[in-house]
Amino acid sequence: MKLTSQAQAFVLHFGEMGSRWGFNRTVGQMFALLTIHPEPLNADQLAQALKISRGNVSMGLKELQAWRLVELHHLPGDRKDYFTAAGSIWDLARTVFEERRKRELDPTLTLLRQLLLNEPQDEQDALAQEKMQEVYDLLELLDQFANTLSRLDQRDLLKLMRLGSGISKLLELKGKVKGGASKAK
Amino acid sequence: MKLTSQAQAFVLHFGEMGSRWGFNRTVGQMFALLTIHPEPLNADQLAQALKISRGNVSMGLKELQAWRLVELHHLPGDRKDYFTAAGSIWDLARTVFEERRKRELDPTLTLLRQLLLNEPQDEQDALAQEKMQEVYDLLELLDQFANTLSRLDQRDLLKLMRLGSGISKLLELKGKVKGGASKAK
DNA sequence: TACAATTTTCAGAAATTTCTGAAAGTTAAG
DNA sequence: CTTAACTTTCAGAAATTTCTGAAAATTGTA
Repeated sequence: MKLTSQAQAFVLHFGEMGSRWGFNRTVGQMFALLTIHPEPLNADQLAQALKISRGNVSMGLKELQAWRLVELHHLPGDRKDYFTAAGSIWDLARTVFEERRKRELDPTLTLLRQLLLNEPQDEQDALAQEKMQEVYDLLELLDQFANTLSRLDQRDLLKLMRLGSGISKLLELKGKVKGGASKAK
Repeated sequence: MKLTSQAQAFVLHFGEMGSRWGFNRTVGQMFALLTIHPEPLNADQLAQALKISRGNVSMGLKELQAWRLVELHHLPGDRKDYFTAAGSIWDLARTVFEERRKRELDPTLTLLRQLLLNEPQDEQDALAQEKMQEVYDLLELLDQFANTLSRLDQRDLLKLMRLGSGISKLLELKGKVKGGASKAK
């Protein structure tokens, strides 16, 4: 397990970016390495390639499993656990997207729902609640939209993402053509 | 500056979530407080309300300004700097979205562009580069899409986000009606 | 069951991030 | 220019997160 300088740079960068993407440096590195490495890797190989402790690898793999980003494999005649990235790049991106939606939106939605149940006690409270309601409505919409996007199949997702400013035109079209798709069929 | 228990809970939660959203606890708290508080607040008021040091407030405000999330105001006859959240909830969300796109995607795109310029030295390198190209293509597309979304005006954005599974139908419609919007006009 | 291979756990160490508060810097007003 | 009001800076302290490595737990095999 020697990394080419290419792979090295890729892996180190994903380590740096890790924290911005929701995991820590070594988890980011492990994910990157499993993503570009065509063969399954076991914990010792990961530890050796990334120069981190065996225990750290174990914790990192646990985390990557919680994110559903890795897959466990077994090689015949070998008792070690081997891991690969779970699916294609698109699959991985989708999974990261879904997990982040869960972690970044759901807790806040839950809290806001609770807070909005309370009767405001005074003027200041009422104003604050108005804002909270706005925040809630927006995050709720965003959450649903994110959900919709992650359910789209890859063809539609590609189509949508490639529309560019054509989106406006399509939305306009929707308004004009009454009945939407049924008419077009 | 006394916070109602509602506001308190909201502010503390945004503090906790802060790290997931790209800033630290106190920056998250400051942002939350400025968002629900109708009046501009000065640094001393923030420090007092959040029970943090004056220096920390100064650093936090600097960060919020870097994110373009706060606006500076001056009250007549008062030399202190007063801050409010920069715009409506939608404005704020859009800004956070844009800033995060910049911070989470751009550095990686830059690195991948560089790495992909190198000629692969061997088989392993070539395979790794294929993967990197896939990652690049996906992130590039995502980046452009995020850009498109943040340029949409609020009406279109709302329309789009409310489509739900209707998105597929609309995309299908696009395929059927040749010429897109121009036809519908 | 016994054992060796492997993985997981977790207390403490190390690294990193955040925070404080005093000092330095800036700015407006007289 | 001087002063007072205010803001920023930043070295070190505190808090938090991450990492290590040895011990405990688990698992497959004979």
